[in-house]
Amino acid sequence: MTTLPPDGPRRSDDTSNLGWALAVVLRRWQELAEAELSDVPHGSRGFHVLGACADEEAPTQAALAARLLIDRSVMTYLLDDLEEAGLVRRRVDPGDRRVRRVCATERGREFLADLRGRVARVEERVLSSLDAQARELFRAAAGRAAAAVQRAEPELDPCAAVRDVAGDAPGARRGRSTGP
Amino acid sequence: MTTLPPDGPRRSDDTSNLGWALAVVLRRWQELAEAELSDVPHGSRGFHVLGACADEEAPTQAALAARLLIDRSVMTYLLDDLEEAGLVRRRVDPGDRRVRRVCATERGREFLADLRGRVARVEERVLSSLDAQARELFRAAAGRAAAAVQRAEPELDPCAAVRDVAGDAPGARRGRSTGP
DNA sequence: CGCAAATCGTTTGTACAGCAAATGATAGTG
DNA sequence: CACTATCATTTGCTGTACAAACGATTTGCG
Repeated sequence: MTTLPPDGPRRSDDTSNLGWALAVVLRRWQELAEAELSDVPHGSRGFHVLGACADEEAPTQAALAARLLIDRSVMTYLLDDLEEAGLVRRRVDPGDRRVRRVCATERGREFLADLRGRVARVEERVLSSLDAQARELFRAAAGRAAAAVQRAEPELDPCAAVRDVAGDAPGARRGRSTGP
Repeated sequence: MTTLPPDGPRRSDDTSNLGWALAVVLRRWQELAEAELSDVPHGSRGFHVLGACADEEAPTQAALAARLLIDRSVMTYLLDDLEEAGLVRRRVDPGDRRVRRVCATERGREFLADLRGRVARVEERVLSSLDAQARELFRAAAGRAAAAVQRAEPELDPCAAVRDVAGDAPGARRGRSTGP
């Protein structure tokens, strides 16, 4: 009766479904990661922030926000909770007292080492369908693309001629402003 | 001007930053896609839904939600707006009058073809830092991983055994051993 | 047959994240 | 010293996720 067509991603050869694939994989990653990181103040976000604090040398909150693509206002209360949990510490930079530099506490570093083990297991599971070689290629490609995106983020590129269509849209989307 | 530290993903060899890389790339994709799809009712989500309606044979709303990992309640008003824009149409299935089957209208299909061109350009830009070979590898890996995730998802609705899992991939096993 | 359970879609309510704008503190500049 | 810029915080609004309740309908069991 209801013979459903073969289910899978029939458009895997199409060039316009990268966003879908990324969204699916990322959602799966988050789903598993949130379950595994339930004891971290803000789950996977808190994990990323903590990791950035431990790797970088006492980054400012703005640097953290730019690196993790998190809004500044979100970063504020995100750090509030991490600090309350004793994982990071905010200190006013004596050289520029406007900025707060965030560093991981000793306890935060120990905790982070544990968390990274859990997350590594999660990622193995997310990529379990890829053989070892494809897995590494995927990791490397994602890392390279992400690094390039971060480099391209600060100044939005010159090819912005297509942006900002006139408001004839039925979707009533808020137009993205071209900058600050 | 503050001298940025050697910025990139300094932990690219670490195994626990896949989530960060995926999040960054996906966010970039969405940022550009939303700008390009401002005339689609719900931006990139509307685009994905429309694409799924056009590819599949009149899927039910539940099937759409499962495929795109969108909540059912969200799918409702998402389809409301797509239908209001004349891109899709909901019809009660005469065989089971509980379900609504969604199909793309002719106008929806024409529109979709245009949108896919725009999205393809966006993706070229997102992956502009990768050479052609790495780009295709990344696409293929993401597609494979996403397909596997969808196959592993049915934990959400275990009763939906109606799907014929015609396994074209080796990892087509269900039944996840390690529970949450 | 008739009633209870299950399913699908919708509605409602809550919580959280993103975004923009305003505010306060501080630094740099003319 | 006055003026502007930057950083962090706060506030308000919007969109999404998630859970629960609901009506309509199908299915299953006595």
